[in-house]
Amino acid sequence: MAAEIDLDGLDEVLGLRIRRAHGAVQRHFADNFGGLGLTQKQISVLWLAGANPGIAQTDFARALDMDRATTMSLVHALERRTLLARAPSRTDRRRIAFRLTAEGERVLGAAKVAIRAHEAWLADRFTASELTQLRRLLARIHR
Amino acid sequence: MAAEIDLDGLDEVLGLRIRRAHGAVQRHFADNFGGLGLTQKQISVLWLAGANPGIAQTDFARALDMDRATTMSLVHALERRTLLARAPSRTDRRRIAFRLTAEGERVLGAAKVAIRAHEAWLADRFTASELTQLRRLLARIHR
DNA sequence: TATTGTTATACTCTATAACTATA
DNA sequence: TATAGTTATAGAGTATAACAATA
Repeated sequence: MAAEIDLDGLDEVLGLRIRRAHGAVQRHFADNFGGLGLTQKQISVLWLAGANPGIAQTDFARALDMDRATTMSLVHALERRTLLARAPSRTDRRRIAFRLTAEGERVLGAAKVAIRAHEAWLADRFTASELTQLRRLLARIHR
Repeated sequence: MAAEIDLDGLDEVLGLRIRRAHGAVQRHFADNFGGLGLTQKQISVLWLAGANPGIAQTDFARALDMDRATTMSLVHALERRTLLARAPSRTDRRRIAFRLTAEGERVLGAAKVAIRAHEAWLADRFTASELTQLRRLLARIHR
């Protein structure tokens, strides 16, 4: 009994298209790589810590477009699992320098494999030039 | 002290681009049209109810790509505010037919104005053909 | 005065599992 | 057996407000 629903132009609303694409991406990652026990957001934090030893919370926040309080909860969860460790900054005593633990390094390696597979699933539906175009257009949408 | 953060290719990850675009859109809507007291998702439900009197929860779920439980909480919130009303379906006693209340009609009208302004903010950074292209590409990302 | 980290709190969205009623 | 609605529950993400320590 799939009644024919009139979308009444709702499918033209770009905000909704973005929301649905986002949902689909989230769902696919959770369904296929949930076993890692890490979300894409958490992986992003580990990724940045791996490439930038000594990085501070405000750097995570800026790079990933997050509130400081949001950053805290993410960082906290990763510290609780001993993937991320902290030490006071030498140059600015307000800051805290984060780095990956040995286990964090290992887990990040596995996570990058998952991200690669997930991105392949996503990219498969586009040509190379469509992919470039999509990245370019999405990059224009920011706060 | 904006340390130069090495993104290490993280900005190439399409999933992250989509997430950040989604976040920016959410934020802009909340900041500029939060006064309505409605989220874009809630507006989508009202929108569909307005165009499809007698619509059922499963129709909302299918059209907006939601779980049934998720749909419930959305519908419930809108019923509590008497924007949406229910009546048993005549043809299938499992289903419930939803329709907008008079207040729901009025609120949806105001919400559509907000959505239009919000979409203009979003669309302003693209040419007409880029917009078409972006919609087309995003539509390919689904569950 | 501004920045960094922190805590408390709250809301939206999402989903799973188990249940009832109806088809 | 399958579908529609429901409830309980949980987790991720987001954000505001207020505060202490440091710059």
